[in-house]
Amino acid sequence: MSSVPQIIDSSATAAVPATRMPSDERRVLVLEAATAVFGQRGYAGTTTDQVATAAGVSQPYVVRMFGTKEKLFLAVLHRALDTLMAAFRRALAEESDVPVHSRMGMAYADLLTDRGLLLSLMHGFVLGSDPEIGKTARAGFLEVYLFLKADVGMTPEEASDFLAHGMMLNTLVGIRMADEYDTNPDARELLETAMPTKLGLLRGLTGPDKIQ
Amino acid sequence: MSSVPQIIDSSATAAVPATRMPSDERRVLVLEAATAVFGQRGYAGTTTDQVATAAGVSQPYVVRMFGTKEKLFLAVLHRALDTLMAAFRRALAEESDVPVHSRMGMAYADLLTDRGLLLSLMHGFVLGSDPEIGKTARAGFLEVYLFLKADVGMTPEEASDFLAHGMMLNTLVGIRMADEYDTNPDARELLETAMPTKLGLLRGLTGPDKIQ
DNA sequence: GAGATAAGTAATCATTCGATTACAACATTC
DNA sequence: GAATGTTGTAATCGAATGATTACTTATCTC
Repeated sequence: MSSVPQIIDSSATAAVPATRMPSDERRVLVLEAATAVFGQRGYAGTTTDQVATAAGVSQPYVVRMFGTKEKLFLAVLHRALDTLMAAFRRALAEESDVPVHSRMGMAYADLLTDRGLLLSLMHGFVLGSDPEIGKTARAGFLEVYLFLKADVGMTPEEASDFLAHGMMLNTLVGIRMADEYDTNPDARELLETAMPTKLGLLRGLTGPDKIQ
Repeated sequence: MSSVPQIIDSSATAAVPATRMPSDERRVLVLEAATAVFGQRGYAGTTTDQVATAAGVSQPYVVRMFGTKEKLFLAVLHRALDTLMAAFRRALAEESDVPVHSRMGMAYADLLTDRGLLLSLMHGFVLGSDPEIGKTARAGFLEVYLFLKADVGMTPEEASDFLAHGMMLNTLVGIRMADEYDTNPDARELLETAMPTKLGLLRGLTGPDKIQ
């Protein structure tokens, strides 16, 4: 009957983890989940618990895996930039009758299928005042610009215009203009003008994921 | 000697407010301060206390004046859109030898002097998933698109391209590319390509306000 | 100049959130 | 099959933050 001095807490039950997995694999899943959530809610608007839930793990695990929320966001940005550059390099190497500029544009639009990737980048771009995020964002943006000039062979004007249309696409996605496609003829015209080829891709992405 | 039941607290001293002012005027000051802070840190990344400090008033006053932080941000977005449309209408009405497209572009770039205005808009644009913010952002974006077509006389392609370059400018500002102008030749080339005329404006804005 | 109204603050509260700590259980190696 | 490292969780904590409450004081009106 004497109270056994249990070390700290006896009621620890530790719910069964979903499935065990090498940390490298889990890391990828968490990064993908984080990309989707950060893309939708932005850096400050996202909680580590939302990321954890989306990834199917516990909140402390997410934090321990990346150290801090900021480091997690930086990892998301780096993954996004790596994915982007890989897609561009693939499109450049590919043999095709399609002009290389168009191939680049299509490769960019195809990144829409990686949920939140372009929007996470965009959130990073508009947070340039943050020392760490800004550094990564500027370096990534310039890397793409240089690639377009040096590897693709664009002039500065062509590269700048290409990037401008990329920012436009990001904005149209972020603002969810496709939500108005069916009901607003102006939205429809704008979408069909700004992204004539890949509209189907964008429209397929809207609807089911209106999380908030 | 009997303890006088003071209502709740006797030590209220109420520091002297900076200066008294009609609430309409104060409202404008708070909106301008909020625009600057939201532009730099985004919606979720901004605290009502940061806005209050920037405006020189107390945090509760900011909240009571606008009801909630979200309503404050929506007011910032509406003010930004009103300012933008007014600038466009002025540029359109103005007599000049400069082609109307260029005048619109210059009017847009001139908005850089209203600190945080374009970036607050941009933060709103990428938060389209939020029900209230998204609604306002889409309506504002489409209002501009329609103005460019109906009043300025642009084709859908011209209007879309114009908006694309606007998004590019917003991004270059948000990412603080001008911070690298002096040290990175590629950043310099990109800035001079993307915004040849109004570069001075942008550069004048960097440096002193690296708040964080 | 008294009363009413408008403009403002200090104090404080309930939540939320990132981070830390203390464990638990599976897998690997010897 | 014990020791050990790896993968994971529950509980909890302190700081931050939006909002509320209770006052205070300047200004306007009659």
